[in-house]
Amino acid sequence: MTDDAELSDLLTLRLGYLVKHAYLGLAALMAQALEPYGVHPRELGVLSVIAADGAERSQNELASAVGMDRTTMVAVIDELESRGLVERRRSARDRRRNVVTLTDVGGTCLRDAERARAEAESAYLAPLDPDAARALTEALRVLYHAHADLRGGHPHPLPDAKEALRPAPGATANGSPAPAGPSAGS
Amino acid sequence: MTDDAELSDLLTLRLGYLVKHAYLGLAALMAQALEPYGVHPRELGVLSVIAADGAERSQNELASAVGMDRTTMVAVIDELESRGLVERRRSARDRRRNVVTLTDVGGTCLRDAERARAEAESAYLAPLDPDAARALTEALRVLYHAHADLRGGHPHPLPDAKEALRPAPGATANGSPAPAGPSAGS
DNA sequence: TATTGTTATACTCTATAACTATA
DNA sequence: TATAGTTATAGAGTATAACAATA
Repeated sequence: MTDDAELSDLLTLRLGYLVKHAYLGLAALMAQALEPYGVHPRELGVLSVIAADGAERSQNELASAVGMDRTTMVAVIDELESRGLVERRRSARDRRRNVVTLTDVGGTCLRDAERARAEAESAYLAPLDPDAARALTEALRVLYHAHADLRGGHPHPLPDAKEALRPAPGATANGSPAPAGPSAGS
Repeated sequence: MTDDAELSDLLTLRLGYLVKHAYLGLAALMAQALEPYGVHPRELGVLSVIAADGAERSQNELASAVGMDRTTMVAVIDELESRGLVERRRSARDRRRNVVTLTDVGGTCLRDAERARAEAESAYLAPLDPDAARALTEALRVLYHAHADLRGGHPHPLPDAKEALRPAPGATANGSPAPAGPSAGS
């Protein structure tokens, strides 16, 4: 029926195969790029969300914002806290909540790791001409929003900063940057 | 710094996040679409490779062709064989090799499941206009081939059909189809 | 000595259930 | 009663090491 050359490309015709290996390849590249900074891709995503938000978020809110389970978030925060990148403290208004804030070290780590992430993404997209790269990311973004149902509406929502306490008086005085380019998160 | 709306879209700017969720979403959709046929996406990929190849392949060759470990392939073939979709038999020329062939039932299952796969892919890409969908798949294909190093050269190769015995005289008399569209495999 | 299939094992990621302390 | 954090547990998916049969 088909010769070897065609057989070799057979799976390349499958969207699922391509998407899976795009994911695996980028994840591997990203993990490697972030290794010098001691953070895993999903940890960087969490740091970014903490830094980008003016309000002080609980673990629960962070979890749903990043699209991970709250039980998984416990381990992630444990790890980040043990490395001194974030701090956990009980909310005064609702003692059930753990408010997570970035430390100075965490802010520096975030900034450096974000740069590495952006570079890794650029390297990954390098084989494509700029138009193709833009078309790819835009298509992925459209599909992401169109297929929210496949995620069970998981990520995003993020409740309206009700308990917004502002970046906390003097507790978290660090110049945490607002990440710019696209990259690997959760 | 940023309000909630921007925060919600923060991760959407990350390529890794988008690719990961594209993978998860499509995988979920595909698993659901194939469920009526009793095959998992990766099993369908294996069935396709078996059917598309004129030569009779060993488990080892199938594994590397699909990009999975040979120990994983054992379990996959176990499962497919227990459902009567494929047959395993020792090669006469090299008694170490297990030659895997499709049964009639397997051929029928493959044909039906392939149709379901193509439909699921279409549904997944539906939010995009045809040009954008084409651009997406083409970009993924370029990246796949460009970043073979990130996979450790895993998939493809598939040795030159040395032990090709032809579709086996009367053993595997089924009208197995050659899959057409793009879809989910390994 | 190298290779194929196999088994057992382990590791990652993630989700579920249940407990506690608060509300 | 409901929610946040936590813990323990279990399930995918996959990779590594070792073994038997064969080359």
